[in-house]
Amino acid sequence: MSVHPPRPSGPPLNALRAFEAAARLGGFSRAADELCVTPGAVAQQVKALEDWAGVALFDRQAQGVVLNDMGRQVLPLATRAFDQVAAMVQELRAVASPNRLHIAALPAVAQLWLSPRLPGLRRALPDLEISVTAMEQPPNLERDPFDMTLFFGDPAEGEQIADDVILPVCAPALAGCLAEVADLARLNCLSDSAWAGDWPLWLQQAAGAEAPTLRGPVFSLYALAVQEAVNGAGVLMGHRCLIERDLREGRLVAPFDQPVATGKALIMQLRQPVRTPLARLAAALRESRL
Amino acid sequence: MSVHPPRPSGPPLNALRAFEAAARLGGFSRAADELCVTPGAVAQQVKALEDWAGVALFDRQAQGVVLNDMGRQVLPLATRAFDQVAAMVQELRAVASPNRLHIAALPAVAQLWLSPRLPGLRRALPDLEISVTAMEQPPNLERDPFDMTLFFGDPAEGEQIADDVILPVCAPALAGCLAEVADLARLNCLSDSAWAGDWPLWLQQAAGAEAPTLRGPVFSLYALAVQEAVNGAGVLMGHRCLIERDLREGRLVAPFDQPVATGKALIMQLRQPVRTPLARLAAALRESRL
DNA sequence: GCGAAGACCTAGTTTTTCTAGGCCAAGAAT
DNA sequence: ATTCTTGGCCTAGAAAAACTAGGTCTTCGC
Repeated sequence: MSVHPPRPSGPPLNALRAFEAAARLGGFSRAADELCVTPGAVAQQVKALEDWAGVALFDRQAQGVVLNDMGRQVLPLATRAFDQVAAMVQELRAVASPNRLHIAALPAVAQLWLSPRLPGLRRALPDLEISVTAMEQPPNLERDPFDMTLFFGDPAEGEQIADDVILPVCAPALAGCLAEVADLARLNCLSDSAWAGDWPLWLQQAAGAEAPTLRGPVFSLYALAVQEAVNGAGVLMGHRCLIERDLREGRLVAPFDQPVATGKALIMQLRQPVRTPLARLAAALRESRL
Repeated sequence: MSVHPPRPSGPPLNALRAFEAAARLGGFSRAADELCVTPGAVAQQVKALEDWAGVALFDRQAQGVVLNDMGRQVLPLATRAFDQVAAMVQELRAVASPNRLHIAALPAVAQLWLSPRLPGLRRALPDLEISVTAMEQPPNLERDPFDMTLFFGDPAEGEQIADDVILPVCAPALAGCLAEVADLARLNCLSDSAWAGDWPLWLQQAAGAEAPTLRGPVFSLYALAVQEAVNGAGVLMGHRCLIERDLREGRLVAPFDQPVATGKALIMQLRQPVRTPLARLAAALRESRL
């Protein structure tokens, strides 16, 4: 009598994934966003799971859903489970094409720091196939298909590539108009929407309380702001590691010699385990100079 | 620019599951068995995964498939991942219906040890809904939907409920024919196909080298063999903890007073974490007497 | 009171998954 | 040596699952 009784099979995996995403992100719409489906699809999957379990996992409220007790108890395990699944997928990716490396970087870093180094990199590592994706938020290396991240953050979070120092810069033609900090009030002060705090921080550190009120265009892309500064459109709060070349080659100058450290740094993180191709890329980037 | 680039989505989860099962069990057919689908379905899922990764994970050979290097590298992560997924599902089950408990037991244990105790158990724990499934092999509590297992095994594997002691037993009417061990050769010696080693072990321990050759019917269900012994069909190698009541109530007697320990024991394992309902069931079983 | 968010429902469509049945290769058995 | 058995592959069609679309409802914030 070795009749293996047909095991009562578990719930559909996709329903579990939908639940996990919805619970972690706190809403069906956000989950739908992450999973690239419509919110209705997520609602259905979650409902299917709740039907399977015979119990509700979310409290439905008018302005969204919130996890109930049951849901709160399973969420940690669910997240661990899908972390593991994602780790397996990444491992599979890495094993299947070990020479294909994917870097995630802040748009500004991708365009201003990484992009100039890429040609040399590809020359030094011709056998590696390097892709770059720009994004605002650092991805989770355990989950997302990236091998390396380059973002600004706390120096403790990873390997520090450069410290983050800011200082006003502008086209050489404009430098003459800037004798002292107060002159800034008479010029356009370019800024990046993601780094809105840069000007106030610098003014506070460099000029003390006597900070002039500033005005000027706001860009959503730092590289664009840099280009505008080169074009003479105004004074930009420059992040030194991103405009090294423009400074060295004279397209930009720093009218005030008062750099201010932001306390952050350009951080590199590597996907674990680090295999040879990734280690080579990381080494090449560490040593890269412009 | 907060355009989250549509993440390159991973492979279908079901394909990963098919791969994991096939790799762990070493064959598409066995995986199909476990997943309750046809082997063709598993083959397709695995192929889909290999296509996604762009690389083969199995070597196809005429007498089956074997993992190749790539597959071997991802299998550990895959197994961990699906262990976690299963753990989450079990947690969900347990949280959703905490009073529904499912015991997995060896068929002999289910029928001869557990079954007589169940009425008392249900009386003592009326709020618990106790199910029992008989199976030959202990299930993996991390993966399969059981809360408790009752199997014979090494005492170190779990909590020992009873030690496993064997001794020949028969109907009282037959006992007169058995004055010494050698008399066994003249009677039917009932045995269970899953415990073929019992007679040889006992003979060796109890009778030394002078073990007579035995003959008799073989049963695939131990409870059936016990019933036949009660009916006077022959001498059965009895596991004491399974036939306590028959001995006490005189339906069976032990003609030789030479019990032999098999070195195994009746072992109880509990699914972690142990919640109140399961703890109550375990306590009730520990204290249960016939 | 009105618009925006967020979720639900249902019907219908699209995609995925599964089965069935035939085929093939290589060991094992006769 | 021939036949049988095992285990996998393939394809077409069927079945099941998942998704979308569009309409509705409720509550919050203005």
